[in-house]
Amino acid sequence: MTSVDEPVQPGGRVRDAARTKAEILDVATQEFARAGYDGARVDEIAARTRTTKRMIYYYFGGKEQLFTTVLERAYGVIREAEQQLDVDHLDPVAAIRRLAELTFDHHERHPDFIRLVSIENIHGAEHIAASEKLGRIGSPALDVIRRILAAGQESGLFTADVDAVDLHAMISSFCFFRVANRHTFGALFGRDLVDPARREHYRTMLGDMVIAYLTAERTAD
Amino acid sequence: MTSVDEPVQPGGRVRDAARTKAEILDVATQEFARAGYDGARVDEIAARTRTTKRMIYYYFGGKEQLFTTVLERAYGVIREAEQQLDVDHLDPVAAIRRLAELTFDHHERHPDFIRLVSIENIHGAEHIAASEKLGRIGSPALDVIRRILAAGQESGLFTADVDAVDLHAMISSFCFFRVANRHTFGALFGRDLVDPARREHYRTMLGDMVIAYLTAERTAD
DNA sequence: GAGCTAATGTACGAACCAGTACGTTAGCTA
DNA sequence: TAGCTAACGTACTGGTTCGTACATTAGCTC
Repeated sequence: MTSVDEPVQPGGRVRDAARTKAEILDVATQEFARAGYDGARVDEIAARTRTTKRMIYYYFGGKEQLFTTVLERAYGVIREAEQQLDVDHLDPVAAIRRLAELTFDHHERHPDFIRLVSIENIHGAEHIAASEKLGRIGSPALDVIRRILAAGQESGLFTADVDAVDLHAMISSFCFFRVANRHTFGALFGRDLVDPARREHYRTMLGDMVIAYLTAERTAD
Repeated sequence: MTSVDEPVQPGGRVRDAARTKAEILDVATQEFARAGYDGARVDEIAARTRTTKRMIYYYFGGKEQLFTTVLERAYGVIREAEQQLDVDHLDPVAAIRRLAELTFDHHERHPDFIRLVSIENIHGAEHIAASEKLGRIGSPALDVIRRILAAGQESGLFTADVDAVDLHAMISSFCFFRVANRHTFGALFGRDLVDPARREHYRTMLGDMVIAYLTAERTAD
């Protein structure tokens, strides 16, 4: 998550736009994820940076645009992970499982991302709408799902009537809920969904669920 | 959602604690759901009430306790809906499907509730922790699931190794995601998950998914 | 109908917070 | 090395926002 972690290099640059911007983004990501958009404090972000509030406005224009940039970067990370995915050598069942597990793992490893998405939804996705970058990008995961689905349906292995977008929603919902609603769920039902001891259980459960759905015997109608 | 909708009764009471409290709670629910905890404005809530800000502090103590009370009421509504559920006369498959559909319908009909839960999770469920009422209550849905699951597993119909809490999480995650992440999902993938035209499709999809998972043929291991 | 209290309204304060005016300097370039 | 500009810091402001001190009244009780 942290892209700035080099210690202050003694002989290094004192002024470095790229590093200052990156540092602001790192801290802003944490602060927005911690407290929500309105709960986040620009002063707090500045204080936890080696620079000042002035620089936030210098580089990003304002709180709103800063949040948008934070979102863009967070979505960029998951997009990258999805691009790494290579399932062309796997059979459809294994391929879907692999994809589901990648999503599962990414959500688990990036709770800040989940929180940012929750926050953005509270605000009606207005920052995504305002971002050219986020509007343009598709989802590598969708392309992968499309190909797997086509192969599975052609071979008659997959019987379900879903398209890639719906299947993506199904997989994401489980992964997202587990992390996003961890606190209320834990408080109300006394079970920590992100307990490492139960991690494999849920990871398997997700794959089983998706595969069962895709391959279930269906009565013709 | 709105529990105060009687027009101002000409001969009615001018001072009515119960009604004032209820009206504040109605408006507060909307305002918190609209803008999040920190985005919500106490002045705005007061302005949209027939009373003043003074009363919010008089009855609820402060913004924090107001939000807690709003949460308590929102959870109370879904608890009530779950209590209405009677599936004892149904076979396990039909019973699970009915329960899933109830959850689906409730989430769809109460987007404010979903938003409040999202917001509460951003804040680490600290208000639930602070509420005696919310800590005490269990979930009627869980009891129902437990009974259905026991019946289904005993008859050998259900093969999956899940307990009630996990199954509840599975069902909730799909219903929750569809409403909570509607905006970002729509903006990124161009599909409105809450489009009425697709409602039946997703409602069926949820049931199919859960049943397929529960009844899937499994290789002994 | 006198008196009491829960219920209500007004006006204000003090802290907070996003954003900016103004001034300074590092480090590149010619 | 002079000069220029991108990069940076300080100090402040204007508006906002939670919360409250103080004043008032409706309506019940005896």
